[in-house]
Amino acid sequence: MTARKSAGKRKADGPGLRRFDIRDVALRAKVSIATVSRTINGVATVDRELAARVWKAVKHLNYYPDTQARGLVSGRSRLFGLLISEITNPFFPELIQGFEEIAVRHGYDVLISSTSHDPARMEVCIRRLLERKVEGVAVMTFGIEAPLLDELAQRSIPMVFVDTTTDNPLSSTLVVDYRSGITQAVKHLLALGHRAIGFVSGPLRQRSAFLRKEAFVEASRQFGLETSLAWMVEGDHTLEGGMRAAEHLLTLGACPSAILCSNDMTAIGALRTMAKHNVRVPEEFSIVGFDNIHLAEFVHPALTTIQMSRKDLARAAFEALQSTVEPQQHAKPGERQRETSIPTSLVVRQSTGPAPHRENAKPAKRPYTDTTDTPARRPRGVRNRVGARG
Amino acid sequence: MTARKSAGKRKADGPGLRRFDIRDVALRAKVSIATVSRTINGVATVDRELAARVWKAVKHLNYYPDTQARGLVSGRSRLFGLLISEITNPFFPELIQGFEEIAVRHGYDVLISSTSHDPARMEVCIRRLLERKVEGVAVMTFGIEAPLLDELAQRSIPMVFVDTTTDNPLSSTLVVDYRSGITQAVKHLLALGHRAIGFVSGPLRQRSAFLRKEAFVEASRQFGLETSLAWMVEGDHTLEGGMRAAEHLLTLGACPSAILCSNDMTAIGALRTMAKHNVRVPEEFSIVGFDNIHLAEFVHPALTTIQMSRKDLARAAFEALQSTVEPQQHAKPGERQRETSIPTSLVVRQSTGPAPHRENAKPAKRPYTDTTDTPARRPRGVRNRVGARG
DNA sequence: AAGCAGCACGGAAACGTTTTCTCCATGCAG
DNA sequence: CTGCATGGAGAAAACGTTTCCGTGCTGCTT
Repeated sequence: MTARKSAGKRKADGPGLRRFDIRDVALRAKVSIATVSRTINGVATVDRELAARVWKAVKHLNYYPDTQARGLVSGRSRLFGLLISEITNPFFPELIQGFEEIAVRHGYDVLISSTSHDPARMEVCIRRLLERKVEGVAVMTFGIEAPLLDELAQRSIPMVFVDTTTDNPLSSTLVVDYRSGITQAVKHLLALGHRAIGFVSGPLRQRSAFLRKEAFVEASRQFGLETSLAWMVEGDHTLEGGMRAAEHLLTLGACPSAILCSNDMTAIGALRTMAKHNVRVPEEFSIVGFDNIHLAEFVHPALTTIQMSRKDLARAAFEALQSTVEPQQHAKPGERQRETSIPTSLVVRQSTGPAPHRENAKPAKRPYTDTTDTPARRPRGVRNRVGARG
Repeated sequence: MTARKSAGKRKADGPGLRRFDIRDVALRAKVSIATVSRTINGVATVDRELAARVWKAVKHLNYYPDTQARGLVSGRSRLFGLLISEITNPFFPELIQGFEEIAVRHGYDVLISSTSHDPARMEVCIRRLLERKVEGVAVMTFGIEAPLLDELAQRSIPMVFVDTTTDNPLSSTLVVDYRSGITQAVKHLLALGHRAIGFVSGPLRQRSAFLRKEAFVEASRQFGLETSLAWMVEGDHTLEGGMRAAEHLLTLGACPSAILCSNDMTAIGALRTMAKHNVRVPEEFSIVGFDNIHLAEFVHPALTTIQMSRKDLARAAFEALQSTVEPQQHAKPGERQRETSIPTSLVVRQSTGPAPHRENAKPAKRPYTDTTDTPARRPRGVRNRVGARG
């Protein structure tokens, strides 16, 4: 048995407990450090009795391995990077939580990096991920993914994207099925009698925004809807953008009786504008959002929106990375799934209702008057009643 | 000069670029690896010309050091843990962002761990932090901090808490100055003519909730306010709790004309209840929140609330940890600040207005009637007008 | 009965750094 | 001119693990 090389040379213990290392365990269990390592890593060939001794020593010393040393020799950091735009964007927290939870359950830790849409910051983020030797990166950021990602690709680091395909054999794609949710929404509005439906898109250079718009156009065509180009407004996925877009729509001669928005913040902005001009939602105007962020439930009226499960997205992202990093765990290594489909579906709340009686009735952009006969607040739970006006 | 020990034994390069290590740099710069290390770490004694050669080689090879190897020998992980309750709690994202940003700027990475109020999960979280050898932990979780933290304390890991002091010399405390913000709020309501002010607290076993209540009681006493015990309701910092609390207050014979809530979600719940019973806010009833979460701005009417800057909190937390970990950077090592005060201040929006004319006028809990003369929605920008009723 | 295969364990190398220690050169003073 | 101090650079140890390899034992086969 090898005695501790330099027991006396240890760093001063300081006030706290000394942290035990693998040699302490080996010493106590009267085995070699190799056996301790094998036991801890669940190698099957270890003798049962020895393993028992090791575990006992581990428990007694409250030993846990040093991740840094582990990673250094094994080459595995058990770390995934999660690249997002901004934590404060209400879209992300759930995504982060889902990703972190499943990662931790599988023994990984997560390094979150928010790019803040800033290329310089993005470079820093990627550098950090590289230095920490992440084993994979989930790129959940919206912005255009600069050639910075090449750095990762060249280092053979697996990646997973949303809506963006690459020819990199190590990267996977999550394909969001925008069409099903958006088709449901259009159908829903159609059933409520709407014939003129507008769309407020996101910034169209963002691929996911573009795809949402495409899905809407397709659904409209499918149902033979009149889609005036004038009713397709490009927004920017912000509340203010939604306000502006709605404002613009109200100035039109022929205005749709309902709009679908590319994300919830846009829809909430539209809601705001309608309230400002005393256009009652949903009696006079229906609004549908996209994403089903938390906030959607809390605005007034509660937002009908299209749900894209962040939990699903997170799980799919993790699994894509894991299946790349640990191919042996999965059935046929060669046939790793490179694409995963993420479903979307409509969540009906209070911001959609029957179309006003007169077809294409144009909601008046009335001046505000502070009398008591301004529109009533819509009672909770009462839905789809025809507005008194029209 | 030492030749590469085993250039041939390198791992197969695979499809990607080989990652260069410190030896490659040394070889190229024709210096020893020690000099490379010193250069990179900014040791002043390195000859200028050699340093220049090293930097050139570093740039050319796109070299960056391996954090794991670095940490293994130096004992420093350059990693801070951030322990929070739940990412999805709207209070946290800004805090996380602030903490991460300042940490990255100082060369640290952040390991975020959400406990989800679950002791078992908390144990896992702490274990993770220990295994990764974090150099410090910011404990921003609300829940009772179990003796699990002893594990960290015993390992001499610096910590920083909010509102909770310990005798651990390595831990610091952020003392939130609830009193100033809450006093401002009470003053504000007083100026608006309110004489009967209620308080919906959080769960009182949480220290920060308790302190908020205490601050309110003290402010009330200071201004000679009548504080009926009946107007002090214990909530649970959730929207539903806020709804229940408000519901309860409305059943009272003598009901306050304004309430201060221990957090914004509670206030939003109260807002909800008021809307449900057609009690107009702020004409008939004023509501003040606490925290100034993002959402506060988006509800209707926009919430008057007490701001506690998450950015400040994050910065203070980081600086507390940093000054413990790197004492040499700061003037007098022995005099490290163990407590930092975090200011709070009132943000006036639309949910507070003048008290109803009749003193102690009790808002009627009217049945809902769907007529057009139900209360008008409050126009944006028009504030503090006396309600028509009373 | 002897030889061989298999296997479980221990010894030791290796991972990529930082850091200590040693050595040499240079400069200044005696 | 010599000796010593100073300082900068290289050699090597150390960090705590995993993993490779060798060895000795066990059990089976011929």
